Amino acid sequence: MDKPYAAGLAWFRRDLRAHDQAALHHALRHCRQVHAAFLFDTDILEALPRRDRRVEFIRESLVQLDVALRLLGGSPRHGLIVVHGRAREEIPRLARQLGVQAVFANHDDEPAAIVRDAKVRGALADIGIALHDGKDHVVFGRREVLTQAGTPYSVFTPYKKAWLAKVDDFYLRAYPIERHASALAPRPEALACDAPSLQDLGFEVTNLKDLAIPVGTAGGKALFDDFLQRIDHYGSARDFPAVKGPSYLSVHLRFGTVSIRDLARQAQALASRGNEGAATWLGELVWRDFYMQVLANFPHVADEHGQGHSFRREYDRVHFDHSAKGKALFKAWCEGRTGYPLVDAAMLQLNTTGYMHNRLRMVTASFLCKTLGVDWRWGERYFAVQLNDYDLAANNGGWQWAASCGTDAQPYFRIFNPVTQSRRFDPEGKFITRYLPQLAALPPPVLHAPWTARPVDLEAAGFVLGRDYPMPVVDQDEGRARALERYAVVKTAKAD
DNA sequence: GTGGCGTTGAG
DNA sequence: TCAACGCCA
Repeated sequence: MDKPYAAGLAWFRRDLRAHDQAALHHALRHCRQVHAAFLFDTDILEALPRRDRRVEFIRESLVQLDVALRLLGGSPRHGLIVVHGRAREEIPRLARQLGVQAVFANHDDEPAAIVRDAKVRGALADIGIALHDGKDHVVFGRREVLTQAGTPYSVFTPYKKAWLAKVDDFYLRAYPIERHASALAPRPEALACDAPSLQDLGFEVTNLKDLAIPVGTAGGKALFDDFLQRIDHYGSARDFPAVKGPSYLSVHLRFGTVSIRDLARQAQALASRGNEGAATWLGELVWRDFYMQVLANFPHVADEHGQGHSFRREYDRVHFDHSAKGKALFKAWCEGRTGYPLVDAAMLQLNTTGYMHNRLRMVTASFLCKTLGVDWRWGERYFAVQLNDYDLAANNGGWQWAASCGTDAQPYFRIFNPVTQSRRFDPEGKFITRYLPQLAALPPPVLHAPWTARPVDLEAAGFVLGRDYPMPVVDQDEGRARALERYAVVKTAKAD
């Protein structure tokens, strides 16, 4: 094939793998010489806490990406170029330095990424270099799955039906890399250096290693192999936070250290042979595509800072508690001291590991914006800082679902009862006591609601409410009643 | 010349 | 999955 470009740059962002990678594939197909680079973007890094597991995850994953590229290129000189700075300055500078005619990247539909890419595209155009971007992170994105009327879906179930009807082997095929790898170019001597250390980037080491979170493509593969052993039981195991039910691949999907096509292809193959667990899990991957296309097609749900409007605009009229009292309740929620054990254990899991079980994301979100009456955007923002797997589209979709203001949201009068959820999904308190060991002193029936314990039981356990564990910050029934009042405005607002 | 087969690209 | 293409019997 005639290649239009003598030299090109594959710009890695949230796709840190050297197999089944669309931008790398397109670069190799269209350029005789291909360089590969990752940018530590100071516009993103500056806003992060100095201890951030995600920065460490990325750094460790880049080491593996570097090795993979050297193997593909066939020499130690074919490593990844790593730069540090602002995208709109560093990418054009690097492109010029390398003498490329085109830069290849994968679509990123987050508002800040859209702004960044527009600026980079403009700066590259000024020096006569093209920016090509395409789909990689999803099976179907943007406007690929549409209703009969040609509009994007805003309800999940028909979206999923259309998704499953459209998907076939072609859409789940890997973008071939190896076949074209001879186009990989050795790295200029001036740009040869190891990935910067966390210290170089201005960050500190986190507890990522202590948590034994597997990183990079090796970690992603190990987790997927492990998950395939128990995928049959996914449907029944996934709701219980004390059980190893989930795949734990979300962080790898976030940073592209696994390929969505790989995962979906294998899930689809198992599902088509009657594996119900695989079918349920494939549905979760469809949810991911769903929320990505919601963000792409309804950008009012999130602005550049990840703080957006309700998908259903009339819900922006719900008045949340922005007072000092609301702020205090929010702080108690963040710190895991609401007095509701399942909520608090979940928040402690988030704070100490950067992960939270999906069922608990629903429970804690509902508790914050319904029972406590705190603005769902505050919770969204907190999750954005804490979650290793934070993805704007999924996080925003989940919060708007919990707050009843999103696509396909639960009705506003559906309010989770954290005690009922606790009894149902952590009956013996196994998850709760992992993070709140002091509650192990209480018998399981009252462990879910310590304030209901009889004084004689507390005394027998040597347990003092308010000392060993907080009293509830609000009464669930009162919080529920206030939420119904708060949300009542949408009934009158619907007309306009 | 043509039909059968394997390879490739498309996203 | 489907279509296009090159190769060769």
